[in-house]
Amino acid sequence: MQSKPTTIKEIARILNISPSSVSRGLHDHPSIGAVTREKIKQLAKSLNYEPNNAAILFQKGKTYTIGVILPELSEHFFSIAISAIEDEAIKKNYTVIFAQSHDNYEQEVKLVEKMKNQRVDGLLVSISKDTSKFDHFEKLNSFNIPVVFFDRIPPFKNVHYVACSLESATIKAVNYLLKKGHRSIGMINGPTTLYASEERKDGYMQAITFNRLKFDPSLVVNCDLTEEGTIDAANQFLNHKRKPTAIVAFNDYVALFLIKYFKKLNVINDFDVVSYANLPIISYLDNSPVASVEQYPYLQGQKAANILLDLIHSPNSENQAYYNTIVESDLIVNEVKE
Amino acid sequence: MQSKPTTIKEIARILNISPSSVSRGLHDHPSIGAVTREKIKQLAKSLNYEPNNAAILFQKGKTYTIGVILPELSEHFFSIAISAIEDEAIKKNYTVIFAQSHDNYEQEVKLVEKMKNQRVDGLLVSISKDTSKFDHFEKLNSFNIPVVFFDRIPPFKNVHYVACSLESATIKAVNYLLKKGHRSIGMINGPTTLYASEERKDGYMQAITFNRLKFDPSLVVNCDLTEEGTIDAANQFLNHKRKPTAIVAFNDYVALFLIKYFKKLNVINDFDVVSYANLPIISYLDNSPVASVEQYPYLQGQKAANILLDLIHSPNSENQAYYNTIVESDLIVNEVKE
DNA sequence: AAAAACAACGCAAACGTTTGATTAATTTTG
DNA sequence: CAAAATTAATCAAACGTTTGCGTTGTTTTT
Repeated sequence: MQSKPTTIKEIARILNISPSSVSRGLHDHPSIGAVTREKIKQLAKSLNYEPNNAAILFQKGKTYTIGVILPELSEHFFSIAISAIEDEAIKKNYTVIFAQSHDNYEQEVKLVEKMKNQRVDGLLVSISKDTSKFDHFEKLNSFNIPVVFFDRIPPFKNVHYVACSLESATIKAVNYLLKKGHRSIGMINGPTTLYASEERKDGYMQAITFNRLKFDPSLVVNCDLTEEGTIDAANQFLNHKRKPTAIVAFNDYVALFLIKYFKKLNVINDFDVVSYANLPIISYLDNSPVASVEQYPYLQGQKAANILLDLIHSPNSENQAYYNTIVESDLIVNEVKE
Repeated sequence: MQSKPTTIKEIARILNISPSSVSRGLHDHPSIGAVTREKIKQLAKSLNYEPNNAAILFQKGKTYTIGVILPELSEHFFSIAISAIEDEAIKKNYTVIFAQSHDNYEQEVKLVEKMKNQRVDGLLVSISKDTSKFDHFEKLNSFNIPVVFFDRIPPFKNVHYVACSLESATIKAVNYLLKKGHRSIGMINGPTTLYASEERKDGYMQAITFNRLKFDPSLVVNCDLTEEGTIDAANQFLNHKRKPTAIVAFNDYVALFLIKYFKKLNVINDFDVVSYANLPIISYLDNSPVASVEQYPYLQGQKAANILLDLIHSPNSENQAYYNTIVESDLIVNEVKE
């Protein structure tokens, strides 16, 4: 049995009043008498009336939808972040639609376009690895669609963003290793194209020089973040004239490859590894990193979502002020397991 | 500068033709002359015309949107599955909206309602842990919104679903352990309310009896899947008169708790653990499960999405036939690490 | 040369809801 | 008691697009 959803019109017809009165009645508009209002509400309830969202959205030109574009939903960090975003959105009665760029610039451009066509009220974006142009986002300005970047953000300030300061996190990490007595610390960094690589390197250098040590560029090696790349980097350290005793890995995946390789070579005990958290259970490893930089994906998602909702609700004045929110990351030292 | 998006009307006005012609021109309708068509397309392009989706959706009563309701997006299994769903949806030009039940029945009911109001063209659902009534889904029938369940499915056949046969997977797992020489095998099962628990138990029993062994009910203990519950279960095994030498854990989380506990007690080497895969890197653990039941979340998501899209496109005839798709799960034996 | 077919386009309604302007009925005020 | 104010409801337009049907004017068929 094919039931057509009840409409305002139908309620109006049955009650012999106009659709506008029904609409106003349902919205507690003052110009509708109490008796009529109640009759309307009762009938609406008994007929299981549900507003036709598509019609409302169309009428209002608002969709109560926020779009999320991120590189890979299956990455733990992003799955947590978007989970937070959805939690926040639903509180304010917004719906979340999302799409994955799969770290592809062209795909990202297409998705931004698609989101715009879908008339999202705002956009949350974590940019793809090979995004270096940002016109596709700037276009959204003229359509008054606010954008908030999170985690993977563009390298300039005149946008809204939420991110961790990887620089300060790296300082903490290196300081920790220095305090543990390490004097030669290696870093497996990402590709130079990544802003995140720059931040890590800066943090590394600052911590080293602040502690009046000499910065040795050959101890910071760039890596494509694959298992092979990691092994190459590891070999450079193993053959280094000042063989490091501790290593800062770009992320948990790199750390995993590294630990695996070191275990194979049976040199795992010669190194303390510090990493940036991606994998929820890495601390369960037997030779897990001694410390981990926690980037609080849930918090980042939450803040980004709230900022976006703020922007959506704020009068579309010239927002000269950009939200540049930094979520402090913490160095989580792995307790020794009993 | 606030640009209002270009509309068909505007194009029509400029070209001095009717909106309907513009619409038809843009859609390559045969009754529009080639010259006019090209003029329309050119102007549309130069004005950056983008169809107003909200209007189209409203007009057509279709949203080209599929809804996904799942318990926890941050769970690895689901993040992979929804990632697959999005990948399939975007191929067919559908958009995905999603929401999390957080394993709460009431929330799930609300979300189904919300999705219906959003007029999704179809729904993909993995049901919450404490869902035992299914009226909220049946209601969708009368609105002609097809539903495909995946992974966590209702315990009856007259719905569309995609799932793994945990029963056959469990048989494989227990057989593997039996072949390895184990004669007393414990199982940490989930709550009895879960269909998945029943399946595991059935598989366990079948494998045991097929191998002409006696089924000992006290070797299958139910557990609330928390760390404490797991420890309780472990203790039951440790004190068992026929102390098992192998254990089938309900999932990787349980396996993790179990291994942690066994390591603490220094009895880890007395047990072979088999688990059901949730955690991507569990095999990197030093005392990782000897084998893992892989449930292919990507494949499940993919199949579920395609079935749903099929149903959406199929004439809304009486679909007497229900898709009951079983994705064969495999027992992945962890290679010995060099 | 009339009838039929066709090509190219316009007209207008429809989808469901909201909202500013308007009207009619009732009540309050000086 | 007439004028003003209040209350309760209606009217009609609007949002952008699609689509069945009707209307031209031109070409083809008999």
